[in-house]
Amino acid sequence: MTKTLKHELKADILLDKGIELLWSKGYNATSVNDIVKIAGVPKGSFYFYFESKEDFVVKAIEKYFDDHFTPAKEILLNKSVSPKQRLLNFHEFRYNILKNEMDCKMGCLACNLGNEMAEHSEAIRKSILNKEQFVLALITEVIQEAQDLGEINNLMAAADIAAFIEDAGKGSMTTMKEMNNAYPIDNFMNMIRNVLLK
Amino acid sequence: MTKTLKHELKADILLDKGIELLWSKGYNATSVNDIVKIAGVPKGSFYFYFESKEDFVVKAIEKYFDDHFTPAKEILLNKSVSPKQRLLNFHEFRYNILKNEMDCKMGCLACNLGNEMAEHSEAIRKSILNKEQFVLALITEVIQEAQDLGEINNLMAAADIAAFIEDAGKGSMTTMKEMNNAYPIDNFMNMIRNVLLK
DNA sequence: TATTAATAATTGACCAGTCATCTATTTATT
DNA sequence: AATAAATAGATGACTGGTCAATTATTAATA
Repeated sequence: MTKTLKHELKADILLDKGIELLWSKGYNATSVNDIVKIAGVPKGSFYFYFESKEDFVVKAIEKYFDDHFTPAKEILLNKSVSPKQRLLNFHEFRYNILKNEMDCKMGCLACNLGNEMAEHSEAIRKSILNKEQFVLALITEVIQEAQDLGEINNLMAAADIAAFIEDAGKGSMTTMKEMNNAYPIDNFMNMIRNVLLK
Repeated sequence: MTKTLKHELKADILLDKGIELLWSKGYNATSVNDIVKIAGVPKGSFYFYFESKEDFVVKAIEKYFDDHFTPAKEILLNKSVSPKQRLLNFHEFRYNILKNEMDCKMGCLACNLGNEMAEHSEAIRKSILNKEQFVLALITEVIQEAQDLGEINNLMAAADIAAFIEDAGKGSMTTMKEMNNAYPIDNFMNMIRNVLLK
């Protein structure tokens, strides 16, 4: 194993383990000590791999999107399915993960960190915004496609519908955490199915 | 000034100043030291007035709702206006505060703390949930009223519409903080005006 | 009513532990 | 031998929380 490979491997382990902690506990409740301990990496190494805790979190956000959005993206862009059905499958897929894999407790790493840190770290705010707007652009395109086909109505601009759906999903994740219960995302799915994507 | 009055006054100052800090910085980034310093109250007194930091935050959440929801509630329950118009005025009022008084940066204290702490403090989670469900019940009633009058459609249960609107509002606050920009709440207002409360 | 005893309120100094970060050193690679 | 990579351990500042000592208030007594 070459030096650089080993290097990137350790940085990746730190990121993977750090993402878990950040996701559940947020920025301020996750310490560098926690991260290196759970990753089995010497404490002193952390600042060899990353400039600072903030820098680490920016890279964690990027890895989070790359790892977690990719499978959902495949569903969204699967051209063998109609645009409207793709949108529904896409949301079904994402929100099933929240419900079943995560027991309604953790929400989305980016939303959590955005809520906690947007006002206090420009680097973190911008990295989240950047990734989210990339996602939003993809969804907007599919909504536009569905509108062009007459599958969903034309009353609102595709970009506004997409932004609203994403925001409503975010909020339902917050309430889901507060309730410890899937009602908010079930209600969300019903609303987009029966009202927004009509 | 009697002893008990002075007592409650100091506790109130701690709560008011603490709410400001918690609102902006969240639970873990707000220290007891920060709170007593800004309130001009001796450190030792904090634990005379409150059992713990967690207990303080629960009481801060209660005071936050009592102080901030009350004026909006008056608008919501003002029987001289039709139910649908009351709903629109109510949301207009709340989201103007976010935009104009708070520069799109702070969101809602309860949402912020819910996102950060729901998984880690049952006391905080329950106090937020309790207050939010009280608010939700009031909104639900007004939506029901509007449905009965035929002012808005009957396709969804009033409780589901109310929950969805509140969740969408929450999410738009998160994105507002991330974007540093009012677009998400403007888009939210348009959506409830043109789609949900039709 | 004046004095004392008992109780309650209030306080800053202090605790053990943790924080993010840095530096001096060791280990591995050319 | 020279250079770069990796790490152990230490740093000062800060954490939530405690507590013995002080002060203010009330109750009891003469």
